[in-house]
Amino acid sequence: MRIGELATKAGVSVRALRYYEEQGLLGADRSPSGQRHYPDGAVDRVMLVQQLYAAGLSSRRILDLLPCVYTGHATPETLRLLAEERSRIDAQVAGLTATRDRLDAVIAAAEASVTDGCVPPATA
Amino acid sequence: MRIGELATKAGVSVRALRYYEEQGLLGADRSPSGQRHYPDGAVDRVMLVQQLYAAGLSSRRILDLLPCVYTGHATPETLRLLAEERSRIDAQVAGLTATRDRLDAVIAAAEASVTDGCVPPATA
DNA sequence: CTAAAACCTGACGTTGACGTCAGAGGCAAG
DNA sequence: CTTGCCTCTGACGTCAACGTCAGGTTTTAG
Repeated sequence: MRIGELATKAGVSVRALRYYEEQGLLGADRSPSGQRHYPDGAVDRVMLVQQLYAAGLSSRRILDLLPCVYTGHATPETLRLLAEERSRIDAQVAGLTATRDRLDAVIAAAEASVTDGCVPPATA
Repeated sequence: MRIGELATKAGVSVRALRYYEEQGLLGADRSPSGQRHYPDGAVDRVMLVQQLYAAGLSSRRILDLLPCVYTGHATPETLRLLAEERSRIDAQVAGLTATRDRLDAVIAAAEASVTDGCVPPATA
């Protein structure tokens, strides 16, 4: 498949795919005229990359970790990086959960004040 | 207290505090010579701002939501923004949790392969 | 055959939350 | 008084993951 189709299927932009290649995250075969051609598995790979970006990993870190995600093998150093990212994500989840709970409390208080008539109705 | 002390107590940089003021997130009294002076409550306020930044809110959004976090009151529009951020954070937590689980699986596989002797010991 | 759509490389633009530097005051201690 | 630390404003620098534009080639639909 060519780059446009991959972009659509993976839900990213064409520019993003070229950027991933530039970062070494996504290889591509080239047709004689130079157009990129991807196997079907590229869709999953791109979505995995997206997932890792969303989790706050940098291109460089993803580059380090992608191989072992596929092979299941890792050097001790890579294993350390894996554990580091895992615990970072864990901490982030804890922080986000606390923030969410705080927003919940604010929402509850605000809704109560609306119910109490503290805010004039929009129809006024 | 002056800006340096607040920065230390809140765990942020002096530059960040000036930036918050620039964004309207943090007021300050001024001494006759122009130096900023903060009340004790500013520490909590700064930490709250930090927490919201960490949850992915922009300066603008924090500016919109900070008043109602303190007053417990909100217009219907602000309430909508609150709910929007809450659900966004919820989705982010879900995504992060999935990613963490994936990393756990990778770590388990990698540790198993190390245990199996697939990776030469560092002492080699 | 031709026009549209998709693709190519290269390179500058964007955004947000600050970092950092320059140059000029202000403030308690000795 | 002056030494040294803190603070001020103003302004440019940073970094990462792309967005966007320019100018040209390739593929596809009719």
